[in-house]
Amino acid sequence: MTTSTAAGTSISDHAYAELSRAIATCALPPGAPINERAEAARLGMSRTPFRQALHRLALDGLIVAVPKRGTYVAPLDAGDIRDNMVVRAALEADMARRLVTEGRPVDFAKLKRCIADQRTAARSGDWLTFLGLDEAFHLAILEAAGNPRATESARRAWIHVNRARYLMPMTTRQMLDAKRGHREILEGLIAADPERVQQAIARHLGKPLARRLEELRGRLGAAFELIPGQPA
Amino acid sequence: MTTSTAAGTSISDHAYAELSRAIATCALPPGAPINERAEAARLGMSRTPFRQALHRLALDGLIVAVPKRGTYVAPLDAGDIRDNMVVRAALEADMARRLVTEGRPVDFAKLKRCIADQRTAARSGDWLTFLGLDEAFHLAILEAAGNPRATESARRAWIHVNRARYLMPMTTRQMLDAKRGHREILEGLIAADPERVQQAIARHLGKPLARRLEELRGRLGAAFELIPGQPA
DNA sequence: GGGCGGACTCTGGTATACCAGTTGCCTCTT
DNA sequence: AAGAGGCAACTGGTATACCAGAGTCCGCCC
Repeated sequence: MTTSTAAGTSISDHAYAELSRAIATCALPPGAPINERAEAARLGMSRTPFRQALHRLALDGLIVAVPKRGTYVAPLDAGDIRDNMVVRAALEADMARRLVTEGRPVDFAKLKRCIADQRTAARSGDWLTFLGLDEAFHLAILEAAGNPRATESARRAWIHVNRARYLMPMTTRQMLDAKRGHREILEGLIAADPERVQQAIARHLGKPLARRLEELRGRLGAAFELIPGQPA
Repeated sequence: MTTSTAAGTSISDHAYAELSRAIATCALPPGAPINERAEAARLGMSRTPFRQALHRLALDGLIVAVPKRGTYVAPLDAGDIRDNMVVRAALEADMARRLVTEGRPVDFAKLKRCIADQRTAARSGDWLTFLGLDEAFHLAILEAAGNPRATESARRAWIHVNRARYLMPMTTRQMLDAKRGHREILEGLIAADPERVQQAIARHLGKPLARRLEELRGRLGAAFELIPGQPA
């Protein structure tokens, strides 16, 4: 989740990074209220730069600001999550395909190591670590493609999906399934077979998560509800 | 270019819409300075909401704010434009494919009418009108796919490409070529052939523009330069 | 005792004041 | 007359003050 912000690190970027991470990992769960004045003071800044960060988060769809009422972490929306999954899958599949057709260099060792670590995390049931390694694996592929715009768009889309994942512990079996998906992608990259890579990513990012989303919806209905008092 | 902003129309949205359109159509050409105080006053608002709009434009990569120096319309960057073209093509191709595989309804008559209008514009050499009709055609396909997130991501990416196009008059031949590309896409949609649609879009959005980009770079080198005084 | 009304408090949105660099022009010097 | 130094007027970034509407809670009235 390390945002690759441009060089210019203004003071509001700090707030954005902090809040973005907290929301993505559900440290700030969906629906949680955010008090502008209090949070800005806690971060040692004025409302102005803090509000810039909030504005950016609102554009990302991660928070909802209701005038005269309050600002809240955006509730989960199954349809929106699905849409974002589609965006992410389309971008990453295309990037990976180009990665191969354009013959860009890939750090295979790094990817292999990442998968090995995932195996360890899966066996020990450490799903939080696994999620981090999963992100790292996909991010490595995106960055290898050398298209910062695509990476940024994919990241933006993926935050919404991730939020749901952090609310939904993975079983060892699910982790091992995901790891296998990664291995298939890696093998496609090593074989330098564009179609195979594209298919592998589409498979990996497509159905499994869609199924688990329905499961989550059943288990965590509350997180899908809107801000109290807001119309449907 | 009608941004599908959410219901909440705050005062800063007006500034964003106005500036976004001006920059996209190069009414504000690359490198043009933007005076916060003066522009905010002209639009009848304070600096605060105007700066919100500027911040958003900066995130879109359409402007560059240099502390203590000034704010400028972002210069063109051939590499960035290419990256954005790739993003747009990947998203639109995938959306169009899903449009077919998911059997979503498409307003064929509207698309046909759009192409007919493009033919008229092309014959009369009215390339500005043609560009508008071109946008409308692609937007109609994206919106038919029913994935607002993808539409928004594609729009964001496309703005950068469009900016270059508005600096580069199209010849009648180029317009007719583009129109033919649209017809091929439409025929793929009517035939409900996902692969054909995907290929048609990839062809249409891929090479022709890349070639013209090199041409533009030669003709309008100045627009590719950075803000005066900024390091390379 | 239950229902209703008004005032108080809190919110996000907006306007304004302040700050510290940067730039360019103007003056003074050689 | 040419160059260097400094001052003044801008800039974007930040902090603060103000606004109007929504919620809430306490007290009054029926």
